[in-house]
Amino acid sequence: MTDQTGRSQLIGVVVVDDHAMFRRGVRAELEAAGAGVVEVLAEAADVDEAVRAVDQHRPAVVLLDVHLPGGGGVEVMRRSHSVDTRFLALSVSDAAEDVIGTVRGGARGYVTKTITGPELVAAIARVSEGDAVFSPRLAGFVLDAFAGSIDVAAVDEDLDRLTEREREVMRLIARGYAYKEVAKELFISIKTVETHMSSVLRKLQLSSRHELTRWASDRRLL
Amino acid sequence: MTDQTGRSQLIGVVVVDDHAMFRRGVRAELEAAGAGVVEVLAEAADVDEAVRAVDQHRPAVVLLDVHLPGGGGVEVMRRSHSVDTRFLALSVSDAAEDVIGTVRGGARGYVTKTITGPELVAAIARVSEGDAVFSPRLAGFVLDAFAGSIDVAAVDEDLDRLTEREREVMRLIARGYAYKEVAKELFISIKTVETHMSSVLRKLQLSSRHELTRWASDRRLL
DNA sequence: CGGACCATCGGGGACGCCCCTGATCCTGGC
DNA sequence: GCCAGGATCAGGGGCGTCCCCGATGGTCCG
Repeated sequence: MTDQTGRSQLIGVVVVDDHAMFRRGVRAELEAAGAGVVEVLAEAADVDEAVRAVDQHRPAVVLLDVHLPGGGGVEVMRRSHSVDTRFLALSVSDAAEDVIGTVRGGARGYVTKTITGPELVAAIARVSEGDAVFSPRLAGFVLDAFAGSIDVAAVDEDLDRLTEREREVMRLIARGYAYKEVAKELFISIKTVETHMSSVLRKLQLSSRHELTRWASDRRLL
Repeated sequence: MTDQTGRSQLIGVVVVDDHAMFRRGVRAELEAAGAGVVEVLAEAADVDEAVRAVDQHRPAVVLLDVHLPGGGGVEVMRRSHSVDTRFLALSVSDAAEDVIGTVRGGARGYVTKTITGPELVAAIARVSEGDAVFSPRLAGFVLDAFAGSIDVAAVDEDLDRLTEREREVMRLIARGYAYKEVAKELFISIKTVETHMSSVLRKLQLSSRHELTRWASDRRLL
């Protein structure tokens, strides 16, 4: 992953940002603090340029601006084909939606532009080895989005109104079982399944098995 | 969040680990390196003890062993009621499943037992302020689990076989729209919707709209 | 120009989903 | 003992889903 020919192979980097001044600054910092470690292969100022640069140079790491003309940094990750390239977001924004959106898009790290040169070099090195690099504050957003989205209390309140049998039927229906299959699985008749489903939908105030699927999926009951 | 009465309020900590020797070591380190910053309120050796200790002392931070008799650290988080308590996993294990499981369970951080005293004090301080604390290597697991579950290449391969119109119909059906509603939305007849759906199911090798819903949901296309 | 592919639509059929009424049996509580 | 609620089942109806058959017109390409 790190090298094949020897020990101290340079880490190829592509810098993507729509401000030429900022790209110049990053390049200068990397050449000063990262001499012998990283090598800037190319720069890009928008999505199209970035995709071309990445596909051509196949860098180990892409420093990626989040707010980029032509679709944002996410669009670059979506359209690039280089499989052994890692993306490190480098943004002024520390907004939760930017961080989460970028991570969902496939970024392996997210640092703000307040970072120093040596810190950036260290971050690049870690990302190129497959680690993720986040400031603790930003990682918090990601973890909230990851673990947070369940309201246990609300689930229980609704769920408690269902009887045991109704919950069994509900679970199978939400998984995509047909009434016939549920009946066979639970050793009861289709008509009984229909009765239970009718109760489930009424109690949960839903109107179809499709809504039930989404309801259960939102609550991670599958 | 940090204090009400003054500036330098101590951060209350409960230490949960089934090895007395280790708890003693942590306590000693915290009293040495964390003097004036953290205060160990209680210790616990299993899940039941831990839940009682947390509910009684309502600490700002719980140092939580992952492999704990009686259900593991996750069980402690599940059964505790103290809402302003943050959990910091402290484990020998750096296995991905442990890290991810613990984060899913609600932990705000995860450090290994190779950590030094001062580092641990710093981690506790950050967690108590709401930040997440992860070593870069461990954060990588979490981010993989978060963003990774999508195989972009595979999606494109399947998705590219669909025509533009088929994708539109597919998206609406996967969201739970009835054929009739899709028809109205796209200004076409129900019969045309049926035709497109037939193609979608055939091309994606699915057999019902329910499977399609799960297929799309697995790929976050909703 | 003919063939491939796409989008559009129709008829008809088998079966699934959802609701209605109505029924039996059992269990637990007042 | 009666009443409530839960689990079981039946018949029948309206509509949704998914398939079969077929058709027309458009575009693009060799």
